[in-house]
Amino acid sequence: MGQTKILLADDHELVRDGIIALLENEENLTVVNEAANGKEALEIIEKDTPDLLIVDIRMPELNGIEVVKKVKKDFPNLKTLVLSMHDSTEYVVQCVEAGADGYLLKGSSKEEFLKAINKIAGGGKYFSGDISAIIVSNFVNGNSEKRVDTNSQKQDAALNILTKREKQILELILEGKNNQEIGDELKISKRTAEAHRFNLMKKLEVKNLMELTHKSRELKLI
Amino acid sequence: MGQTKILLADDHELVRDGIIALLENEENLTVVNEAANGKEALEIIEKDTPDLLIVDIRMPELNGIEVVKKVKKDFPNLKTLVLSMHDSTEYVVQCVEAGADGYLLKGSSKEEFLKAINKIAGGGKYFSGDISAIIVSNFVNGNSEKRVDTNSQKQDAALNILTKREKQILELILEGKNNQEIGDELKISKRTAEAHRFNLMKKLEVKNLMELTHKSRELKLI
DNA sequence: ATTTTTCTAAGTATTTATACTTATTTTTAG
DNA sequence: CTAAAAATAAGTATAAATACTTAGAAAAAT
Repeated sequence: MGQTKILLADDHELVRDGIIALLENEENLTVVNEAANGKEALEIIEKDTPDLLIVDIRMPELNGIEVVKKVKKDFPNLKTLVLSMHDSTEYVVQCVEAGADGYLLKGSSKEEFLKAINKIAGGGKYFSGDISAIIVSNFVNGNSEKRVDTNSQKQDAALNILTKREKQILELILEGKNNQEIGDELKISKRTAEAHRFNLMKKLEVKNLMELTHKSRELKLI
Repeated sequence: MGQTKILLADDHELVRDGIIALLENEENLTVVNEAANGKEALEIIEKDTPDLLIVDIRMPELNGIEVVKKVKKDFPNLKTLVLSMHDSTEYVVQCVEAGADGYLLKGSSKEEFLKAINKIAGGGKYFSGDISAIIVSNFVNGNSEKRVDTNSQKQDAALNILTKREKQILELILEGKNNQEIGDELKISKRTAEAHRFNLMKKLEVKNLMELTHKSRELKLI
């Protein structure tokens, strides 16, 4: 078989450069292009038609899971390997449902990384060690991508962009205000403030205040 | 001049592998060892005596800034380059005060990375683009590591106020951990973590997480 | 050797946040 | 003008944090 054309999508340039250097020695693999966010990745896919997409979950504009979903719908021949560089196991189930062919944690070694790429390029699937356990406990049988539990109606966060109101609420959250105080300040109910908080945290894929502060700085939302 | 012996400290194995691959082509540089956390880094430094430490800020056990501080105290000849792989500019001032010889953001390219390494290995300093602006606005003159603003007295006070355990718990709080997770990590009950949290917040006179982050940065506790 | 501090942790009550779902109204864009 | 997106807000259940108090061990300081 010929060369596997890889598209690398990650917002960390240094990480991308590192991975490219890592793959340079592999003669059957070529990184044909790079993307710094999800939107860019989709644009490149259309014109470069790579064989394999290596994609980080957390990216601005459009996150890795959404990219995988779109890829599997519009380019079913393109294989996808998801890298969870920042988190542990929380997104596994979502990735499998999105149709990812593989999932690697940040803790993976170069060897495992190469093994995963080659397996996926050859039409297989690869999920690193502890990931498999999560998958089998979340899916019935080996037959299809049907989930056991209920959360299938997840909000379509197609565009990971905060609305005006959400940004306003984010600012107040970062000032240390609670939902009641935010509600008072904006003359909305505490419950509305709660809803906005919930939605914006989901959009930014953070699960607590500290992650929210870091993410906000990262995205220069503040 | 001979080869520069590099120690690479980052908790992401894949990132380490990538960086190693990136430096493999450089004949004047060798990565002699790797560390997955701050403690490990310090242990390796003692026995391997590298010339340059490339260190990520966020690491378990001991964070990058603390490692730099200890290095500058105990091994003043060892150069240090801090990589801020996850965050933007928040820790810059702390790094400079800790004595770091360079600071690179996640957005840096391979070229900038190599430039930084070579400059620092040659006895220089390197701070990427926008970082310099932050530094000059925080330090007077080019002469020494003296800070412009006034909060120099506060640091000791607060450091004296918080006990060792409380500082430990503060760090975990600032990593976004909840009481249960802190309890698990330190092998104490969730209720004890709660108690420590309560006490330290009282001592620092803050009433929520955001005030706590601000106060912690102000007092340079982190 | 003994005070004092720190660390541990449970009790209790109250408040706040999380994790959703549903649903109406308002705004905006095609 | 109409469909889609955003803003509003309540329901429900669960989890976590807050605000204390008390109190026994372990460690540190005198």
